[in-house]
Amino acid sequence: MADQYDHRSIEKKWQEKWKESKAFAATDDSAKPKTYVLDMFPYPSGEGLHVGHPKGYIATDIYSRHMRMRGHNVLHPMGWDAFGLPAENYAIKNKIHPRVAVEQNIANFKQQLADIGFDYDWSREINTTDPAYYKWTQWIFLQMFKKGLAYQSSEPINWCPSCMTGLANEDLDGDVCERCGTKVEKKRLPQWVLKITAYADRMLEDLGGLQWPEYIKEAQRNWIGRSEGALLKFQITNNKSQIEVFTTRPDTLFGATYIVLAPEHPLVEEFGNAEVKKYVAKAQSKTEIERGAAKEKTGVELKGVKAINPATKEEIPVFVADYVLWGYGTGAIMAVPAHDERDYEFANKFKLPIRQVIEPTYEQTTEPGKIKKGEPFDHREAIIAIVKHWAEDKYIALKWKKVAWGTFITGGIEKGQTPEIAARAELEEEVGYTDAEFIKDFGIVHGKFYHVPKKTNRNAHAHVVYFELRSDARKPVAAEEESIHEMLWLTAEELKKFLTPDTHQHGLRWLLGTQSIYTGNGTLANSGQFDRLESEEAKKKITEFVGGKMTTTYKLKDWVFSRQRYWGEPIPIIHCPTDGAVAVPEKDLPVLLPEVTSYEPSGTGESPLANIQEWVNTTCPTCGGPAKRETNTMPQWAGSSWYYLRFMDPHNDTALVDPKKEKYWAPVDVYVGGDHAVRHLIYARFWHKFLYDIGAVSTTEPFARLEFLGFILAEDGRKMSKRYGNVINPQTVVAQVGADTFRLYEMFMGPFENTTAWNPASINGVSRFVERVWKLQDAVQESAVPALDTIVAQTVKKVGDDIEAFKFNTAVSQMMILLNAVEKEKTIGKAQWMQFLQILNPFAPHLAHELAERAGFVTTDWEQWPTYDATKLTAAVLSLGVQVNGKLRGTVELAPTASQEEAVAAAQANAVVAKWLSGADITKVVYVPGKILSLSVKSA
RNA sequence: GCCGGGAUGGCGGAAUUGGUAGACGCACGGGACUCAAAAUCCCGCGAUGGCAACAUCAUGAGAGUUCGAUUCUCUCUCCCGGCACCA
Repeated sequence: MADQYDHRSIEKKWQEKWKESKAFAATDDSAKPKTYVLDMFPYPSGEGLHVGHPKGYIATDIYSRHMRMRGHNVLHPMGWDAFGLPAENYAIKNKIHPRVAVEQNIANFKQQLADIGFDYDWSREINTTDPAYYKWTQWIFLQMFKKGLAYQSSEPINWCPSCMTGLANEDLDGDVCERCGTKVEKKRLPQWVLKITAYADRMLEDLGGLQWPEYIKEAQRNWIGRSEGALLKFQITNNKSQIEVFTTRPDTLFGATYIVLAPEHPLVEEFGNAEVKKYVAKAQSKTEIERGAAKEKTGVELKGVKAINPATKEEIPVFVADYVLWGYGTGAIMAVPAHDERDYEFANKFKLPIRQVIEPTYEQTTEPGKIKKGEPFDHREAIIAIVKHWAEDKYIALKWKKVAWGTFITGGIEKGQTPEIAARAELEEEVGYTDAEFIKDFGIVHGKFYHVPKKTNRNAHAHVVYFELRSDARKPVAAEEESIHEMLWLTAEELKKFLTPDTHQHGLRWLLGTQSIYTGNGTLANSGQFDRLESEEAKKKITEFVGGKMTTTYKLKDWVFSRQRYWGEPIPIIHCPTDGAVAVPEKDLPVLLPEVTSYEPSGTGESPLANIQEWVNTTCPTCGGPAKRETNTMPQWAGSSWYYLRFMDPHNDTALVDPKKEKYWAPVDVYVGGDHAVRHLIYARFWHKFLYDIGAVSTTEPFARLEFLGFILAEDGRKMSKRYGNVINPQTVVAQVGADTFRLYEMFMGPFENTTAWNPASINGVSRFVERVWKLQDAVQESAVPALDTIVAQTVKKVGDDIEAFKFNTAVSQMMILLNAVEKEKTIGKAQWMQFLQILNPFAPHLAHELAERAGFVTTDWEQWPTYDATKLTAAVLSLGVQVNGKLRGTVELAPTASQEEAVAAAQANAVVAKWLSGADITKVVYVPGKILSLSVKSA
């Protein structure tokens, strides 16, 4: 009998062995294929790790151990992202120097990680606050400075009065500081800014080739916020200057009936009277969020100024309103109330003219009538007649007999006819009614579809006209007409479901008054020579016509990169009275963060470094005269924007990474993490692309595949937090149930990407699994057990596939299924046992190693990924479901190789199936070997 | 409002080139062992009816395609995430 499983001593034993043998060190010059597996490195906070943090680390540990077993040279490193506000705030609060606090916290984190038995290559450990590391963070900044991508600006920035520092847009949660929840203010401060917008297009384009979760890619696209449009100039009547607007809809220019400027627009100050100035002052006291939350549009006219619509040459008024944002586009818009919701709302309030210039246009995208691509269109003037019953609230509808269509009365307009006359003719011809009163012409709607009988693409320009019958007076209808469609009387509700073409649905909404203003692309009207052009084409032509230019804008803003705080990388710039901002020579890097006793923020908008005279005062590298150092520091995101490169070559003193090593290891094959990811990923991709452009790295993207993890909540369903007192320390759990049980449990909780609550009761399940596997070593026999062949092969395949796909929960489940099968057989062959331990090893390495050693397996043998016999994946006899008329009526034991005749015979021999077959003829047999036998019967 | 993802037993969740829904685990119920308890082992466990054999219903709701739908199509409801007066 095996002794009791003592996880404490066994885990300690193997962790020490791995440490001594440097089992997980990656080599840089291996002939093996490489795999780079990376965790988002942690911020070593004072709170330490809770059980949620290691979830991703367990996954990468399993993945990398498994890849190593498959013969890969695996890089799986760990490091510390230790600069930034939280570490500094923690230090201030606990009256301890940030450097000391960081050291203590790292030591704590490392011990917590060690207990779980991870395979990190600690010889490559990095720390962003280490001068040997941040030397290269500063170096990257200097390269950007030299290329003009790091520049100084004094635009107003977000200022957190509590953290006493400027923040980037990305650091905000709405209009509050994401760190402390304080509402941010706008403050004008000299800032260093990185030109991330120069990379916006490339960051967008390259997303396509990445193996990332769709929602992360989508978040990146949202954040970049690219939009294509045109810049158009409007001349001002009493002045030589012009107003430039950005619009995505230059095709609506003929409908632009006024101009709106953002309150911050320079012309506002130039022309504004007292009333305008009052409005501007009020608008500026509000944050952008408050402006957005306003229920009603506000604004004020800029009296005495008119603009000229360059298309219509009309003079139009100019307004100031805070629904136009200074930070986007040109801070000025042309307002087209007929085709924009916001402009429409504003125009209604201020009684401004609304001019329709786009007519709705629909394309049929489904059969019948789906447009044939590439074929030309014929154009036809047409009518859609809505005809109301003489007494009831019902309308004439036509149900088409040859195609599955439902429509109103519809037809063409002959030469010389008005829409009304054409509609009356169709009414009489198609359904015979003669006593109709014309009520209204709603307008034109365009429908593009494939005309099936005429075999051509057609664009029908249909007037939607409305009639009410006065009586049921009716002429006979030709038989030919009756064969085409059937007439129905339907209510508006019924029509909503009945009408097939979008154009007819649009007409119905006009009738009911539920059609709001049309904001889609369409066909131009009231636009001079551009009438009947479609939006896409008109955009270019109208822009050209008025001398504007097509352009692209982004929501993404350049990255505000200065922080007025102590605990960050000093920005390596020297300000010289004669030479301006000068780069610190590369040989002088790193610019060390000075040791100080007081590092609290000054709050004046100046960094605490500004007070250290002996550090600030220096000489200009260019002219040698007296000069001052830049005193702002970099944001927390700086160090984490390139750390994955440093792991490839962590001790290099002459380059950020040796090109040979970079070429071997790049890119990161699997990157695993959660939280904060949109920003980190945008910044890292930006820096990476820059480094690619200057030849420092060889790939255009840093992370080929990204796996995002779901968090672990506390038992109470809330986030784990000191505040709620619901934090569970992994060390406590490991001490109780062992590292392997802990690892298996976190992987078995559910899909990796799901957020799930911690459930101690569920740990029992995996704990039992570990105990039962341990006991199995007594059941091992020399010869293989044939009854286990199939399940062993299936398990080896599935566990391997599942690890690759990050489906760890089903991998664990499959191993449990194998265990159940072995216990049922009461024994397992030695070779089969080895395979079991091989696939278990990445999940429960301590247990697997101990059992392998006790079984006498040789390391070089068992520490590789097992192969399986593909011919054994399918059992010789399977249970096959038998359906009769689509319902399962029984199962039969059958070889998957059996013929249809054999299958039907077996089914007929089954008593329950036979009952359902008796007295009936089999009319159809569908047999999918190994899957299903489906019989259709009809009673005789 | 727009975009992305989702909804399956008491619970976490399985099952997708459409093929026996509920794997695996937890919890729960019954039994064995024990003086007793824990641990362990065995049996049961979607709902309804039935002693049972079995039947009917069931994967958010409703339609459709199909021999067959958790899986595909359409409409709708709700939940999570991102963006949001972005012109």
